[in-house]
Amino acid sequence: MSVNEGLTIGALASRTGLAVSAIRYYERQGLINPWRNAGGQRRFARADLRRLSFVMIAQQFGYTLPQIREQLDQLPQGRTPTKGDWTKISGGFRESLDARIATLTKLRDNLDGCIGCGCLSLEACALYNPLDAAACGGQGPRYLMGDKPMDARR
Amino acid sequence: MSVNEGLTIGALASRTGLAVSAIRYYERQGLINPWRNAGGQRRFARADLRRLSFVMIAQQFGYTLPQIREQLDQLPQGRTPTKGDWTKISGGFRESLDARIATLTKLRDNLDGCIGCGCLSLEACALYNPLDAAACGGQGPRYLMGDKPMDARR
DNA sequence: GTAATTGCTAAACCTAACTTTAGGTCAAGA
DNA sequence: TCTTGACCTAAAGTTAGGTTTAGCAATTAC
Repeated sequence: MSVNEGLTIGALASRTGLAVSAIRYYERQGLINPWRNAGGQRRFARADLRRLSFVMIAQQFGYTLPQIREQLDQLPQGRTPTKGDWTKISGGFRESLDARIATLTKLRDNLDGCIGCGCLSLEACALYNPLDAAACGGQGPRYLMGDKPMDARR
Repeated sequence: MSVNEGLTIGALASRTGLAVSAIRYYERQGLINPWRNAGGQRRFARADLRRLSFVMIAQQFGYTLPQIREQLDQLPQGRTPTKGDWTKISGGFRESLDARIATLTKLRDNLDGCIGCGCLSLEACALYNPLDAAACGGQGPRYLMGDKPMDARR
């Protein structure tokens, strides 16, 4: 197997840990673009290992396959992406990480208050809209969820 | 409509923002247990508002419905849960939040290194196993992903 | 009392992200 | 050469978390 014939789908699968069927699926979704050998079998560039790695990481970050495809489409066409190319599109990861960390931190700090307070059922509560990250426990209707004074139980 | 007849499914839906069909689905999944009136219609306790709120929040935290059910099953049976009961099971949220924040912070701090380094394709990399949060860029195979020296391209 | 609204069930449908199956082809080693 | 394992396609199946549809019953408003 000469060095320049490309990787088989099985080789790619065992190196990435992905299932062969998943790689074929990713091709159908336009995430990866192998060529075919004379017999019609897929052959992959070594750079596709990094491409698939990116897909796996992005999925863990909560991106959908179409969103990941958009990111990958920003890589240079025709030449193998350099580390610089990859670092550039990883910038989006950093930003979403920063945002998610900030959101989760706010949620944690508000959690005990929110879980017990009347606003738990409101769409304005931070726990419902983590991306808005509004503060919990302010004004607004707080007499829902069984705490209404007219409900004399308990 | 007397105060002690319970809420209709429509009332519950409009107060929680959930679809009626979703509430019925949650009942089938055992997340909520309404009784039936004489005509066979569902009637819900006021405490179910909080129960559904908990479900919605837990979903945003990434819990599956069976996992949420497990949590809810820890609430006292037969009596309306108090704020203390709710606070107790919200402790699990706090812990997962703490863990997730720590993980994401580590990922962020390692991101630039990981995205470019050879370990990007390895299962040992922190980016693949956020729950393990192993550090990236240490020893281990780092010649995958097209960076193998024998591959003279670029 | 009657019409409009709300509720009921069962079953089918939906999306994302894959996997499995069926039936056949290609490639590599002895 | 021959055999075995890897590969091919198309189509159907899978899981989670619901929604939609159809046909009918109960409740509420006037």
